[in-house]
Amino acid sequence: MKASIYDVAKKSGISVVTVSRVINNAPTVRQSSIDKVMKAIKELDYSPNAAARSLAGGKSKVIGMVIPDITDPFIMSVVIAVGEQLREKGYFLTLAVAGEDTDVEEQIGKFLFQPERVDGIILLTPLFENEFISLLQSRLIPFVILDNQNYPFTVSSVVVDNEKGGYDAASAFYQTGHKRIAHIGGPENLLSARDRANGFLKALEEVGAICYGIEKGDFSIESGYSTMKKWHETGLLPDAVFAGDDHIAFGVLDYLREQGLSVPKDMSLIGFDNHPFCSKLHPMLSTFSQPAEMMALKGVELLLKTMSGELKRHTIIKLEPLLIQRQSVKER
Amino acid sequence: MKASIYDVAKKSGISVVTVSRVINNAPTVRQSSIDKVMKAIKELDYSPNAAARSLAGGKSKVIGMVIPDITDPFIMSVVIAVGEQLREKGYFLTLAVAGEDTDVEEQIGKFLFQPERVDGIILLTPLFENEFISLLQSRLIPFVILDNQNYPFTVSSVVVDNEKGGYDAASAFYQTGHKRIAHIGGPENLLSARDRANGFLKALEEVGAICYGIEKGDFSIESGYSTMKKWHETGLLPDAVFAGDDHIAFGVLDYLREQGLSVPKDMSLIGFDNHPFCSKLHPMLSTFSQPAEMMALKGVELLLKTMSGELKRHTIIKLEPLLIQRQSVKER
DNA sequence: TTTGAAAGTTTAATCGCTTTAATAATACAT
DNA sequence: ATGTATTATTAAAGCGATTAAACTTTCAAA
Repeated sequence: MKASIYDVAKKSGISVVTVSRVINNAPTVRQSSIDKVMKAIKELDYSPNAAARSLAGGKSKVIGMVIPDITDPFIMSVVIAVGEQLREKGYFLTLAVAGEDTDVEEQIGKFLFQPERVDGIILLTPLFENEFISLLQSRLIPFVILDNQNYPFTVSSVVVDNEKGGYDAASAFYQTGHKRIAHIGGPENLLSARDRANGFLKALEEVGAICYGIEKGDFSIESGYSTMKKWHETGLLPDAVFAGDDHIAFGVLDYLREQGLSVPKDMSLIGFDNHPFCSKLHPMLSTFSQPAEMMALKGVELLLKTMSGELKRHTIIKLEPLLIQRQSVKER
Repeated sequence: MKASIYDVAKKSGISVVTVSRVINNAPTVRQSSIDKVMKAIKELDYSPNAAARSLAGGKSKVIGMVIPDITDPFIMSVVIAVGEQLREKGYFLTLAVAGEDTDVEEQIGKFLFQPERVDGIILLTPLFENEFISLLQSRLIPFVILDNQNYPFTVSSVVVDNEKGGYDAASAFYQTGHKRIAHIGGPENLLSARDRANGFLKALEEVGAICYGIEKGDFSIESGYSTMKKWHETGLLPDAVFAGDDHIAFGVLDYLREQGLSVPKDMSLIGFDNHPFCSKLHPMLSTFSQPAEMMALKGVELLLKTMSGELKRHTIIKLEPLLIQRQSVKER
């Protein structure tokens, strides 16, 4: 049978309450008592019952995070970083994967929602329904959104300044003498994709350059490949392409190589996400790294403040992506 | 304030215990009572307190799964599939990520271990210490290992027959007339990598063919690239390469393309894992798909049986990888 | 009708811990 | 010494469910 706090109390000759105090690092406990209790705990191999703690204490010390069912290095980085942040603050992280079959609502509703299961929730999903946000809010569970936001803004979120990214990409091309600058973007329903495209267009407009071509795909290799193929076959080869994300860039590169064309000799290319492959391919791809650690840090901060009530209104934190120059852009 | 089971009982005019019965779909409840209770539950927007349930019932209905901190499509597939299996069986899945900083022991020890937190554990990590397994066993928490196993076998696991994979790869090359068959494998400390290499060698030996070259890297693009480069520069170009995993294959492909060499014209290539990119690149890469769904199915089955005590001894289930023929192998 | 088994319901006890309020021990001035 | 803070400890009361055992109702067979 597993040892309970009573066993520890008995063995150490100290009351249950005091044992509880030492477990929770409460201030007013004599050192000698702490020692006795710790000794008993060690001897009994005791560890507190999480369920009982939650029930009695009203808090579970675990934070739930909903992530999409995709294999994404950026998402993974954020998850890891959030886990670390949380641990530092004395919380545990539990993940729930939301996908097509298992939509966000299902995951959260059935699992995380359960009272006393989690003290707070971090949403890291590219898509969610607005009504779902309302539902969450009505449940009074503190939560924040990462890498996304709701409209109208009502919940604290940390986002990447995608518009800035698109802007910087176009600028980088323009400043290096490119004349036929094009963009292959992501799906229209993703805020990040729209923002990147907008920033891209804005930069071009500001310098009076015209966009050589713009197409929206779906953040996939196929998108990059087929769009590039289409452009190539119709004789419209850009001298610079800003890919909405690295997958698109991979597709572009794939097509170009297949055609015996070279990056950056024949065309410059910039992606977005800093997928691990970018630094391993030849040429190494220039791309935007997203501030995963910072996003995690700020996100956890926001959530904890929301939980403590310190944060009265929602706040949005915008982080800048960083253009990582590697070998796929060449001066013209 | 959140509604408790007492509120439901009061509102419906039915005792707490009976309310509990209807929540748990217990058999002996009159339909009229069920209706009343359900009505009250709806009106109060009640949902049972997970902590209280765990404490009182002795089980949490959640299964913990430890996954590595890597971005791996196969891992993700297994996670998704396990989640579905579990849901079907009435369990929830909670994930813990174990990496370098946050090693397995830490994750499980501090979080999942906590009594009443999880009813069982699924280990899906490429590496773990043997002593850690003992620790787990001493805790009496039911657990199974996926895609790995411990030595000597003491815990139920589901693994992929990597040796069979390596064997099939070599056979496929041999049967299609290749004469210079080589292998770029994974790290020595990974069982899967060793098995693949062994199977590969075994097949060659059986037909009396000699291995044209074998090198061990580390399941990375760099490994594939640099090994291929080394071979090429020393004038030893194989006509077929079995890559220990798809990343290696990507590296091989990357090098070859950079050199203006073509797959499969100049060299055939087979990877392992069926990374999503395989079917999107040109050429589409032949590779081995690992039975993620089946692994999840069997794994959950094993765990549940272990939990119920139905399984007295540990059992190992071996699943076969499937060679997916695409465009990277050509008859010689 | 009576009766007994089956079906439905409830009372009471408990799970392991935290919290609040009350009590005890120790320390610090006066 | 004595009173007052300050620090340490504990008894008692839940937290919100489940389980076991006891009780009541229902219903078919005698």
